[in-house]
Amino acid sequence: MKIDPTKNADYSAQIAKAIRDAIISGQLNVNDRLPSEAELAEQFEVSRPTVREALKRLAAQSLIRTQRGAFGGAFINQISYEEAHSQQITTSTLLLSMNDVSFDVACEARFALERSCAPFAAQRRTADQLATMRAEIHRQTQPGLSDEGWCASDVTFHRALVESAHNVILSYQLAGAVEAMQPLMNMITFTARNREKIISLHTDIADALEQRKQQQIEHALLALSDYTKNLADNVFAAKQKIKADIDSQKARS
Amino acid sequence: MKIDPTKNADYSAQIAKAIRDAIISGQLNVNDRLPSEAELAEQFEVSRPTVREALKRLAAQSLIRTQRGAFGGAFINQISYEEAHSQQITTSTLLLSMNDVSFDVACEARFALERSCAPFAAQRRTADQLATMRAEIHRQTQPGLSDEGWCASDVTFHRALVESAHNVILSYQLAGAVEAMQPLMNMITFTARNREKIISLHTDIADALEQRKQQQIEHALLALSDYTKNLADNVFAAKQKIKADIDSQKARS
DNA sequence: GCTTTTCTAATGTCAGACTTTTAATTGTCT
DNA sequence: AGACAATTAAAAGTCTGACATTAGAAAAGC
Repeated sequence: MKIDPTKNADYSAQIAKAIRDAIISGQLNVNDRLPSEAELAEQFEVSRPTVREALKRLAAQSLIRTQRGAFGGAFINQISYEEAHSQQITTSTLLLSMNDVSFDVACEARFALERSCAPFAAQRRTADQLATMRAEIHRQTQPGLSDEGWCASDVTFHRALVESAHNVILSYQLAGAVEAMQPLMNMITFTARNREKIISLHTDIADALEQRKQQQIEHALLALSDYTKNLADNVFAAKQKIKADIDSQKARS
Repeated sequence: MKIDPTKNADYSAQIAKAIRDAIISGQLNVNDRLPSEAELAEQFEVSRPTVREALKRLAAQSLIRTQRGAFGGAFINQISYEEAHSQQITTSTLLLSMNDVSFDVACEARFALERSCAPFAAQRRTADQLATMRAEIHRQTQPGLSDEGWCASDVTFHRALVESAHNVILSYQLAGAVEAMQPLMNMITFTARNREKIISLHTDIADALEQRKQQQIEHALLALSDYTKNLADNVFAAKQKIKADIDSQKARS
């Protein structure tokens, strides 16, 4: 494990890269222990704080975990679905919020990805997952449900659909895509009328899943995508109008 | 921006979390400058090395970038598709390699996700993207092509297909899924016979795309998925057999 | 044999100094 | 006045050396 002296990056970045490469290439295996910070400092010919900065970089990516005390140290971490998932969400959410992606594009991508689980969901769905979806639909019909409650229920509903494909990789990817979209979705306020329509589409999905009709699942998801896009367009248009009204009012006074 | 004293994590982790939350919640905007390390140390009542460890954690996630010199400091980084993409690949690749995901499951997920771009690709593909795909197919027919060259060409081909959907979010997600699978795909050695079959399926895809036939694109991708799975099963079975032969030979001697 | 104490090797944290980089400012010359 | 060069200051990057805290291992005591 050697650092690349040609690059002019920080030592800590170079060291982190060297260790990261060693992990990815399989030279270091899960639960292997790295040398102590003092030993690493000696090996790389830098001071301990510099090594520590490198290790913190790796810890931020869940590549290592550290344990204090005698016989402690830094260990190669077996990254879990949960960790990978939460990292993916952080990254995707920021990507969306920082690059003013249009709602239409994001919405299209989200439902397109979700549709990819339809064939497997139709084949493999269990009664359990169907029950979860029905329960969420029922929750969504409650009149007192808050906006946050509505959104949370929506996520749970779609997660159950994704899970019913029984493919962990697909679940990981799709759950990330669905949840990363959530902050954008939260910008839409759902009126009672909107909710009614969405509930009806959710029911279509659940019915199709129950009867194991792949095409109908895809069709309902497409309809949901279109409806959501439309809803967003109206919300944004209304916001624009309010803004324009305020501006013209200012101009008059 | 305050740290949460209830948690018993490291100061550097707490401080990183506090700043990360401030970024995600929008309290800090792109290109905003954080206070200098010395000022942060004062604010959080810790030493400068501790602050630096926190900042390195954020830098590892591309949340901040740092600049040396007067008027330098740590700035909120506008995360680019490229950065987000490379992070996603690192995470997904490790997730796959560390959790012994079966090839079948990964392969199924990969092609299912790719199929989700089919309707948009059929509508929006440009002559340029089609030409790229044809060119890669041609490269794949060259007899002298190395295994690495073959895999690289395969990635380029599928990337062009994904790009032809003209949806940046979909591109980002799908390119990640395709590339994360690559290390697993590289475990399969492709014989001339295998390549011939795959080239024929690639041609099917290109033809379908040219004629803007969504269904046929999806069908060809499904066939490619099945064929790849089959191929992998045979490769693994052969490896098992070789292993068994060696074992029995050992037992005899 | 079991529990308690002590030991020790690690990470976590700190203080202070020095080095290097970089952009703004000031000064000088044409 | 404008272009170029020297100065300056602020900030990250690095190092040294120390101390605090933790937790497993080994030794001591019952």
